[in-house]
Amino acid sequence: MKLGKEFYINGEVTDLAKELLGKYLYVNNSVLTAGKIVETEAYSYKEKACHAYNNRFTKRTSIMFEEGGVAYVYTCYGIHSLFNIVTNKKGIAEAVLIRAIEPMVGQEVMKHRRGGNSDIASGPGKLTQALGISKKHNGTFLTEKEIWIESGIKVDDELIGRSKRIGVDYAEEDAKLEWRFFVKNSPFVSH
DNA sequence: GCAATGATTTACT
DNA sequence: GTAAATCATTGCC
Repeated sequence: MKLGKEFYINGEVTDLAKELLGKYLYVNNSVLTAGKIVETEAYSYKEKACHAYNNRFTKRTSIMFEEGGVAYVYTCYGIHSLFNIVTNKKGIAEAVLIRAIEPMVGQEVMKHRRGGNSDIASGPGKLTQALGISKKHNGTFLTEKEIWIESGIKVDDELIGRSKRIGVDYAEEDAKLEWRFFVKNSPFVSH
C-alpha cells in the first residue's frame, strides 16, 4: 500500500528513518523497478551535517523546507545523485537519505544500468543509478506515480542496527550522532 | 568570476 | 588499506 503524505509529515525525522526500513521504494520511469529499504540516515536543520543547517536557505536546500513527502535529489562529488525524502511540515528542513535497498523488481534492468555489476544498490549513489533517479526528480511528490514508497514487512527492533552516519566527519560534534539505521545481517547494506 | 570541497564509488597496492 | 575520478554548489572576491 502506497504511503500517504501524512506519513512524511508526522513524527521525528529519526523515527521516520527507522520506520522506513523494510518498506519498498518504487520508481516507474518507463520501466518499473523497486527494492526493500535496508539502510537510511536522518538529517535535520538542527545539526551541522545537514545542507540546511541553521536554516541555511539556498537554491539547493530550498526543497528541504517544503512540506514532507517530496524527493530531494542532489549531486555529490560531481558524479553521484543522492536520493532523500523530505519530512516534516513546511518550513522545517529535515530529510531521510536512502542509502541502500535490496533489489526486488526489475533486477535485470537495474543490473544493466549498473554496467552489469551484480552489486546493484548497496550505497546511496549506486541505488539512484540502479533505479534511474537523477536530479530531474528533485521535487517529485512521492504521492504521485513516478516515485513512491509502499509499506512492507515490519523489521523487528532487534534486527535494526544503529551507528554514526557515513562521510560526515566534518560535522564536528554532530558527526557523533547515531542517526544511521540499517537492517542487521543484510548483505545489501553499504560497504 | 574563481577557488574550495564534498551525505561516493571504484580500482588499485 | 589508500587514492583518483570529477563537477555542481557554495561562498567569497
